[in-house]
Amino acid sequence: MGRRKVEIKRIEDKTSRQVTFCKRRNGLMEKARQLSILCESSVALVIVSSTGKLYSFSSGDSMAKILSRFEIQQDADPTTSDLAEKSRNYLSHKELLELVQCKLEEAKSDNASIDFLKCLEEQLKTALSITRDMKTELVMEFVKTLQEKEKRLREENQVLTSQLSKMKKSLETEDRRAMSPRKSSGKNPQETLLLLK
Amino acid sequence: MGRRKVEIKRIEDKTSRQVTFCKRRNGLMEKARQLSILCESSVALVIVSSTGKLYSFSSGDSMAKILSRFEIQQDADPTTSDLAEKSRNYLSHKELLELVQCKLEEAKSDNASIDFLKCLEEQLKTALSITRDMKTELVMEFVKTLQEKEKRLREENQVLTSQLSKMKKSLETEDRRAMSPRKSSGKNPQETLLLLK
DNA sequence: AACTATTTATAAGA
DNA sequence: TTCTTATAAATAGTT
Repeated sequence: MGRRKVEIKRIEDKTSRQVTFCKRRNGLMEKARQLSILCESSVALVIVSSTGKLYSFSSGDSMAKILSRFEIQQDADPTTSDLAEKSRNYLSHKELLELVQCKLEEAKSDNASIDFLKCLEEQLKTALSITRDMKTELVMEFVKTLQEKEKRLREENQVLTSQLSKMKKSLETEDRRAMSPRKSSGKNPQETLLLLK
Repeated sequence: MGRRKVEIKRIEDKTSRQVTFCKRRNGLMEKARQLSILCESSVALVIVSSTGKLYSFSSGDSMAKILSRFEIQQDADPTTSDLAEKSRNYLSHKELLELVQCKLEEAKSDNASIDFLKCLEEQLKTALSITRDMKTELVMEFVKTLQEKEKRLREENQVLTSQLSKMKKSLETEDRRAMSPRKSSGKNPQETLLLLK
């Protein structure tokens, strides 16, 4: 729809491409808006020019808000590997989910981004719950078991040690009294205990 | 562009709205495709009808592929709380990230969905790395420590037990030989060991 | 789902 | 750039 028919292939002339981009981008945005209103449907549209500039339309405007929030996030230095700093610069899982949830509540009419984000949210939630359920909780259970084991072993050890020291004491007393020779393991109890410190 | 000019407001007649939706949706998709080709830009478009049906276009087609995968995911019964089943029906964190990464590699020219997904990916990665770093790895370290402790305690215990049994044996031998009275803890070693089983 | 009268979008030119 | 205008394309209402 212009002075002549154009083939749908990359426009080689840079200026012409730029002009066409501007015109068609506006046209596309307007069409998206019209569709969402006329047919009460939800439309989310993201366009990035070849120069990297980002344009978006969404029938609510939660998409734009989320995108703008993400852009702010991206400004944070991505090269840092410091955990504390990362925690400050990025949303936590919980915050991310809450943000999405909040946008969902905020713009019930914006079904396109909702549907899209809902998928992501569900994925996140499920992935998280699975990770939590299968990893953290299992590991935590394992830790609990290990801690109980440790406690039992410590108690057992304490009893054994006290038993040994009492025996040793009683033997020494007897030794001094009777001076009788006795069988030995080659290591006396004192040595054994020192090795285990 | 029709028999008469239409006002941009919700079409009240359901049939007419349905027909217009279909026509304009196709038009919008085609326009999006053309823009992405003519101006080598990236376009991602998601449309959801009022009946909830989802349509999408993306200039690579990573978006569509991801969405279609999400749709398959959504078919899974969301009410199930069975972990094993969830694991089968949903992508793991790792798979989710790998899918996004893969799509990013696959369609370098598709900047719209890339930019959008990159934000999400970064959020996910960071959230994950924080969770992993702060929770799993710390817990894993803790488990390692506990396991080492357990090993040491077991070894110590074994040595103590063997030491005790040898002592007891030697004492009994002596008892039979000398018949001399000795101090006692009130519980003999045999009893103590049984209590700890 | 096809047709077609019209409107709308836009390519090229000013 | 922005405006103009000829023409292509989209689509509203009809069949």
